[in-house]
Amino acid sequence: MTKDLPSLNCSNCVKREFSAFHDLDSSTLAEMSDVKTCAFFKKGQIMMHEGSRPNGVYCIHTGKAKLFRLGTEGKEQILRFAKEGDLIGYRALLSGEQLSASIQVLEDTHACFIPRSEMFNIIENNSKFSLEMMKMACHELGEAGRLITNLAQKTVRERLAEVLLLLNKTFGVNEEGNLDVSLTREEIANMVGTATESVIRLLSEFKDDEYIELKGRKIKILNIPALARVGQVYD
Amino acid sequence: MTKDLPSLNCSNCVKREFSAFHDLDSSTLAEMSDVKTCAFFKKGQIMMHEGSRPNGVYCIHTGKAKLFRLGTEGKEQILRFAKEGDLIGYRALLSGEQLSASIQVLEDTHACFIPRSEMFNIIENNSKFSLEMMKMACHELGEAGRLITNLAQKTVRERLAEVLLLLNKTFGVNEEGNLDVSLTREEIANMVGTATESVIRLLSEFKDDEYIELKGRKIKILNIPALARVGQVYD
DNA sequence: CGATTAATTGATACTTCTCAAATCCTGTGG
DNA sequence: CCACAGGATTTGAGAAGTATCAATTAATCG
Repeated sequence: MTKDLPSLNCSNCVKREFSAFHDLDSSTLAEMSDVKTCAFFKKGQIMMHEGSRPNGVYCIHTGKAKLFRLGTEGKEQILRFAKEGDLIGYRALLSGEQLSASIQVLEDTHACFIPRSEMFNIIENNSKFSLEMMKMACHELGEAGRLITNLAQKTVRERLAEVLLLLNKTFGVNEEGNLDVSLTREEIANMVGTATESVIRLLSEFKDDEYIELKGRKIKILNIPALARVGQVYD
Repeated sequence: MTKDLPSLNCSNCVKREFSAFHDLDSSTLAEMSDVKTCAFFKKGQIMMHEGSRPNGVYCIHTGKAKLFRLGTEGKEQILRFAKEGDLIGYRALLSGEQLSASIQVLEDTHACFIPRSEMFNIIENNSKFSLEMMKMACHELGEAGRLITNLAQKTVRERLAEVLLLLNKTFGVNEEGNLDVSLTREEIANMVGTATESVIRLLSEFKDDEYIELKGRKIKILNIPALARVGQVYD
């Protein structure tokens, strides 16, 4: 029983505005619509596997995903998240390398697959889009540098505070005021780069300090400035 | 007293082969040669400052540099190195952001400055070069992901072993068999993401184990497989 | 409504950092 | 070329931060 899908035509896709494709002209969009295919991933499914070579990219229409690498002991390290409008697999496709991370959806997700030939076709014939992709990769590279510095220099407590703010910025809050994403304590630990127990203890400290409110996996941020101070986040 | 510089013409630059410009056609190269300028940086000088906006990129002709960010306590975190043929500042230029890192030369360095207008001119008119730049950024992004995972999951000892192998791969060895780069213990610590004293103690352990040989800042790698085993490096 | 997984808490061990003091280099100016 | 000053390196001791292991309780999913 798959959900009713509105016919996903790139030309009038409302999510396109947030994607790398926001500036494509109508003929290119029509062409892309022709060759793209739609896919559905049930919560927990893997979209792409670390080590494989992608034959194209996914553009997320609805849903969320985490990008992670497996470290030495098989422990996963979450590198970043992807949500509506984000492209999946473009790094490996453009660099011609294997996927450096796996992508797993955090909730039921609809995504469009654009084959590699089409991607390269657009890139080669559209310098504006090409620049857009470059911009995206370079921006991510800057973010990665920031993450590297944080992991190397900040304490677990500081990193956790920062991660909470990152989740707030990335996913925002739902109607109840909770972070609009459901993560296990282990997944949070895999973002912070620490043990699950450490995350639990520190979250509970933040709760005692009334920086956050906890109800199971529901997290409500109560005091952003305080978390920014704890996390030494200045931006 | 500046050294005699061979007239650095991009068309017959022997370092071009290793650079992103390796595939440019001769007319583009001639044009680039026209607008580029040559610069010299004395050991320790800063090529570009974190937070500023670059008006172009440097292409390193001879010399070495480190890219680093300043973390919370003003401690520097080394993100990567640049050597002959490498481009400096392209990330910020292409993403249209501020520089996310400073670049400081590790030894006397000659570099050519290519202004932003020329860079974008080439990118817009040369999809092959454009792809080349994309490839470079995407490759770096993959490396960054690996570094993130290592910082989050490996011990200091493991990371140090890996850093030594990285230096070996990046800079190779000189005629004496020592790593062809001179770094202070503090700089090594700023790569590993640890305290200087920890690096000193662990280097001395590696020496006792005869994995390396130490003479001041001269480091000779004696046992690569052992270091790979310690650092859990499989590639 | 079970069965399984996730979350929590406590106790303990270990890695790593910090501070302090001594020694050794390195680059510089005479 | 040598001596010197300032920085870099080394070593030790102690403190702090985190990880690990074990045992319970809670939550979630079919």
